[in-house]
Amino acid sequence: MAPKTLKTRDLNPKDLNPREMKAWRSYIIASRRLLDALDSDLSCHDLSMADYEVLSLLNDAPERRMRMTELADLAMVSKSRLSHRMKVLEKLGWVKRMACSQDKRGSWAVMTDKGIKAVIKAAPDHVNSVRNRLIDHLTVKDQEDISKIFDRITTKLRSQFRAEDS
Amino acid sequence: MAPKTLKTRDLNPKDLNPREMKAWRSYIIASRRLLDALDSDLSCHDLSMADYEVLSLLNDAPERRMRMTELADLAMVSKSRLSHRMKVLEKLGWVKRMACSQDKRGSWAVMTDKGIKAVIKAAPDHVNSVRNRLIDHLTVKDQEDISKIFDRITTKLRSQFRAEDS
DNA sequence: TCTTAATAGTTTAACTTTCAACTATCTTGA
DNA sequence: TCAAGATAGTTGAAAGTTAAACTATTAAGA
Repeated sequence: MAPKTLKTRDLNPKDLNPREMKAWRSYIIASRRLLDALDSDLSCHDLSMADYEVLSLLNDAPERRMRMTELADLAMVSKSRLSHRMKVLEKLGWVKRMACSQDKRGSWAVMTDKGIKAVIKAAPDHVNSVRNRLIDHLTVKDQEDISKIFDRITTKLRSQFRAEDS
Repeated sequence: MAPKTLKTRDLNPKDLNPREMKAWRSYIIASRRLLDALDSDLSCHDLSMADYEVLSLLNDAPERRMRMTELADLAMVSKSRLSHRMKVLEKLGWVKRMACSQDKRGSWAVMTDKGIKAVIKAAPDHVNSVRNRLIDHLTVKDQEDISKIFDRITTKLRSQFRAEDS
């Protein structure tokens, strides 16, 4: 006997079972909230998580500079997006771009002193934010589990990406 | 003796220890990739995760309709954003808006037959996507751990939100 | 060497999201 | 009953993001 209304969850024969569904929902809901909270915690420094990541990578790079493509890859944003953000960060005086003599197509993204100050100012607050919003609510065991699980997911996603890409 | 260069990770006295840092990095990197993959898997149905969530919530609601504010809350998007998306989804013919007789300020977001077809078409692919990208790489124990951990995070975030809000 | 393909990065336009302002209606309490 | 404030939802402008086209340069192979 067919059910009166067909719900989204009834549509698929290979549906998630309740335990799987619960894991997925718990993960996605918490993650949405968490990322929102982290972004909002950074907003008082006029930074988004993505911009913070860019500046932080740059700050930790040798000579505090990095080629655009490498920076985009590490920050996991498109080259186009990085280019747009750099324009904004440059206008704020936090980074500058310098010609690359080895490869005349390329350019270096370079941190300015003002940019260094901005990261130094934001970093402790951001770390505290990660603590307060996430880390402090995890046991040591939780932390180890999360590392293991999500490293595995990253590995799988990377190999799927390679497979699809070729 | 001061270090020669001050890295981002050196700036904070209450820094994350290596295990905490590892958990955070593993989580955030995997999540970025995962959400990208899930979104890209949906793109062949002309849907983003956010739009899918809206349509799916609507599809599962009584009479396949919901008040805008409730829908925005459940989908975890701003009312403004929902309003803009509804305009797009309405143009696609997937939803329509109807006046609310009980409260003349309000309006119902209502699924159309075309919208129902669109979700029914997208749902199995999305579920498979969640499987292939995440669930199938988790043991039963992992799933249970994730549910527990992220439910806890959501609870904490909610109570922090309430505390900050008031 | 030449010519073709690949790479580095930017730009434009279309689209999406955010933020604040706004209209309209409802609720509350004097 | 009526003024003041709260709530529902939309709007317009600014800011952010994406996708594709584009320039300039380098690399690779006949």
